[in-house]
Amino acid sequence: MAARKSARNGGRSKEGTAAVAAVADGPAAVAPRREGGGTVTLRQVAAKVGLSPATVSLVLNQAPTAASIPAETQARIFAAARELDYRPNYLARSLRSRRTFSLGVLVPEISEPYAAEVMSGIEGHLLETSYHYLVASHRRSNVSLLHEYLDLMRDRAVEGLILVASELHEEPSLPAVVVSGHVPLAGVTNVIIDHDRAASLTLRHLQELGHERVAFLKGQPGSSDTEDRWRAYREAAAGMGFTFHPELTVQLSGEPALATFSPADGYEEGHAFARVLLDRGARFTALVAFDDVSAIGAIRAFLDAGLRVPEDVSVVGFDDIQSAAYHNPSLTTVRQPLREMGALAARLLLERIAGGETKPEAFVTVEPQLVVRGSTAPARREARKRR
Amino acid sequence: MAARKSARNGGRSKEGTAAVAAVADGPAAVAPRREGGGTVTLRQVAAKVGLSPATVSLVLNQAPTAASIPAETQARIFAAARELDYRPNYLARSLRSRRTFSLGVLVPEISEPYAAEVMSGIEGHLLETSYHYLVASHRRSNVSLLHEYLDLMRDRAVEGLILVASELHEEPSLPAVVVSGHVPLAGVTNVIIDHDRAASLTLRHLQELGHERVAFLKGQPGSSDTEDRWRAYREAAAGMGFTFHPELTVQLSGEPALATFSPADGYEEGHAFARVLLDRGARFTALVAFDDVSAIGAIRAFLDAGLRVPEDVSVVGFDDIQSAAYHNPSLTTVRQPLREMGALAARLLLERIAGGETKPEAFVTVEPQLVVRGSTAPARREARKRR
DNA sequence: CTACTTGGCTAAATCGATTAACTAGTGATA
DNA sequence: TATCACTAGTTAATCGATTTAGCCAAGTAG
Repeated sequence: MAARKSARNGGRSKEGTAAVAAVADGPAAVAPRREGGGTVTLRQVAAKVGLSPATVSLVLNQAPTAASIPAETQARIFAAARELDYRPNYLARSLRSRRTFSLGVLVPEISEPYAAEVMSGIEGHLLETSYHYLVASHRRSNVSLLHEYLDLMRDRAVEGLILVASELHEEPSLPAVVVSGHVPLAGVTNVIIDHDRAASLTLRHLQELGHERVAFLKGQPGSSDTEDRWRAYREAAAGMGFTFHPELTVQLSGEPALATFSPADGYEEGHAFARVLLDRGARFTALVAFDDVSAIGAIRAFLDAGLRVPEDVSVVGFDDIQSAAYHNPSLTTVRQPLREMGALAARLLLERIAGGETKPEAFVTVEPQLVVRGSTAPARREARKRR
Repeated sequence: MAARKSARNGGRSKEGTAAVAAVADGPAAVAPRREGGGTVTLRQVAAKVGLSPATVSLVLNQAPTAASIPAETQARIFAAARELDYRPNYLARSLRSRRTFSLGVLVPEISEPYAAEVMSGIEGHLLETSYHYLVASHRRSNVSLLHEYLDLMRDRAVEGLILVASELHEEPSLPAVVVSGHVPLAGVTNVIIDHDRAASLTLRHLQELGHERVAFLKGQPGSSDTEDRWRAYREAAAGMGFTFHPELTVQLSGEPALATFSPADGYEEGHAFARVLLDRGARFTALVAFDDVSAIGAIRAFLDAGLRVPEDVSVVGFDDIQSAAYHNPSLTTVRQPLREMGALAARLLLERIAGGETKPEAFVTVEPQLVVRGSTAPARREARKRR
């Protein structure tokens, strides 16, 4: 019951659904399952109490005007609404009041662990509000498809947008928050982690383990984190005396393998690009992958090639997805608090929607954390590559 | 462009959005970004062409009545709509026509790979229709929360429901499809895999490898597949001469560990319950887990206990989630075509919504497939447990 | 005694579409 | 010539709420 209450009006009780939520509450026994055909309308509730629909609406919504209505009448109204199991028509209500209590969430692909965890965070926050959300995956196709979806969401009258790991290049027509976005746009808040800190944590760890030749897997061009993370690693590497060998870097889906457009790509890509590295005959003792998924794919490639992880090659991921700790070897990775970032994005967006004209922060930064597990170990003196 | 077209009217072009979609098409250059304040309404389009809103609506929707309107007039209307970048108000339209083109999807937890893949399949199918969907995770809390969400979805005027791995015990007020559901209810279609076949494939594989003492991890009580899968394994085991030792079976979240209510539970639970097995001192050479996630958690427990997988213990999962192939050892598992099941569920549901009164199948079955990978191997003669 | 407030409520416009029923004109048919 | 069918639309009701403006009665200040 407690959960039910908070799910309906938590935090925004001023917003008008409060009273109606209260009506809908109560033991199911009292509220008869709507049986014969039609749904119950406001008009019917009004008829039952012998008042006008206007009055009933004002009371159920606890409108300021309703203050002058005696408590006894209000009670009668609430009682009638409950008895009939009145549930306001969402469409009619939204049409008139221009509030839909829904958000649009755009992700690259809903089945990727990264997106799924962020969405879980978003959901966790929305649970305490009366908001719902629509989802769409743009599948990293092209920019116009993303805009297409933005339009579709707007058509559905969402009040705000959360983009996950998706680059926005044009100011959207609605309040928006971008998780892992890096483009400053008016009206857009970006929730990002401190990539410089992430890079220095990672590289210091590898340096302490004695690694000198470190390979890098750069992210997909479509991913909004790709460039900033890349810049951060390059700068940190330079600052710490690592040489950034071109032959030791590979970009995910540069041009090839773009044909394989299955959503399962992440692991496969990591695998394929680790193979590229191996085929080049590049010498390295550690790999810094773009994310956990590609790290896991790369590890498979190394193992298949007869290399041991971490004895022959250390691997560092990024994200700390749920399975990272359970992989074997367990993955050393930079933890992004994905769930928290999702919740934060949702909170910021709702604040903006509620708050009106306050100019939003362009960037909100959260801290990364290096989680050292089993995929990193001291560098071998001489990185001998078998096969 | 092609994607856009199909995303709008694919397959259901009779449904009324077709013409409007066509209007919304066309180069962005032609359609000026809606600048000053208000949105464009039907009335404004009508004013521009000097006709009544009714006519414009009829034409844009390609209503049968519009057949009598000359092509030239229709062209003028379309042109005006495009020029103004007219986009019909979703709420008004839905309120009147009682069609919302949205579905509700209920999952246990959106971040679980199982749910995420099914949703990806649902999405893939909906992409070719004009439907969108709302999601909610009931987090396996209690039955009433699930009903609460069903009501919430109905309030939002979804036209149908897809429940994923969630048990429905009461006939819902809307058309519904349950993925992995096992309760036959009027108006509900269940999409399931053939668990008997899954069980016999699994056990035959283990038998061929010489395993005799096989442990089983039963699923969570909240999961809709739990009982049927369990029954199938028991029956298959009996039929094949396996003895089903009570001490070799553990149920996920029986009573303990229910306190740990984090969504990350899956792996942890598998881990915890493999520990239970080990602590019992039970002798076994193979473990059949409820799903891949618990299998992976269990493998971690075995490795931590100094057992080797598959040399000392073979492990079989269920589902074949994306990461299963990339785990180390790669996971032998029963593949459920999750994406296809999601797409199938979406298709069946839309057919029912479109088809009206055709009584739906109670069950639609898809075939499992045993995917043999690295986590199973011949049984050791004497399963010696270290530690 | 008038004017003004306050309490308790209602009428009616409105949100932006859809759609059944109807009109008015024209040509063909019986 | 009356009837019918067709063309090319229009009118107006409706979906189910929200919300502004205002009505009437009772009380109160001046």
